[in-house]
Amino acid sequence: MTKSEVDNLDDGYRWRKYGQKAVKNSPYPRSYYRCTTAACGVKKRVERSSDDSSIVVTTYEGQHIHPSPATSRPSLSFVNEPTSFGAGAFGGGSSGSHSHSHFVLPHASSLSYNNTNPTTNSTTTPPSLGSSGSYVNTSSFGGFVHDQAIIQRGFGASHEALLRDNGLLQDIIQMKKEEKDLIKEQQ
DNA sequence: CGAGTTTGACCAGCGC
DNA sequence: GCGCTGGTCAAACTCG
Repeated sequence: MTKSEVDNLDDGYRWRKYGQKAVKNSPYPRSYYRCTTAACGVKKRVERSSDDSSIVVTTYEGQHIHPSPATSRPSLSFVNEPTSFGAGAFGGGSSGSHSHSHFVLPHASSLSYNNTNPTTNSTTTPPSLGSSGSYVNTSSFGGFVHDQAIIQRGFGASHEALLRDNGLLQDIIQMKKEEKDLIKEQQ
């Protein structure tokens, strides 16, 4: 669950869109993407939240069996940290890709979100990271979880972490805050 | 010219 | 069986 103006979030991997469908109960279409790397069957679905059109809900399915192409990009070389690639629950080096235009909403980690039953997937497939089983989980990115912690801290008591961590991020959060204040006033 | 996007058609699962 | 819905296919198209 990320807040972004664009649907196609750069998560460090290259995706090929293979379909788009209008979804029931949502005015926004859902887009279907596949990883362009041969033999990597990772898919993702991208849709906008019907509640808040600025929120993009991305659902990943499967695990990347290759390093992120972003690691070859000098501008994104920070992605090539052994910990970020190795520690990602799945998706490999997905961390770092969320540093510019989008971020995990502060409440995302406290919600069960759309993961109706994550453990079901875990039980049907071997839990080891090396398994080829597919499972759906949108909140277990190593990097995302990291940022969630930062954002939650920032919202809870101190904004310093945000200021230090990401200027644009802070701008967006500030915008959101002002937006909420405005809504409050109108009410 | 290759890679990626668009979009209508097709298919499978599900509820009635 | 039928209709609805979500997911995928594939031809046409765009873009660099």
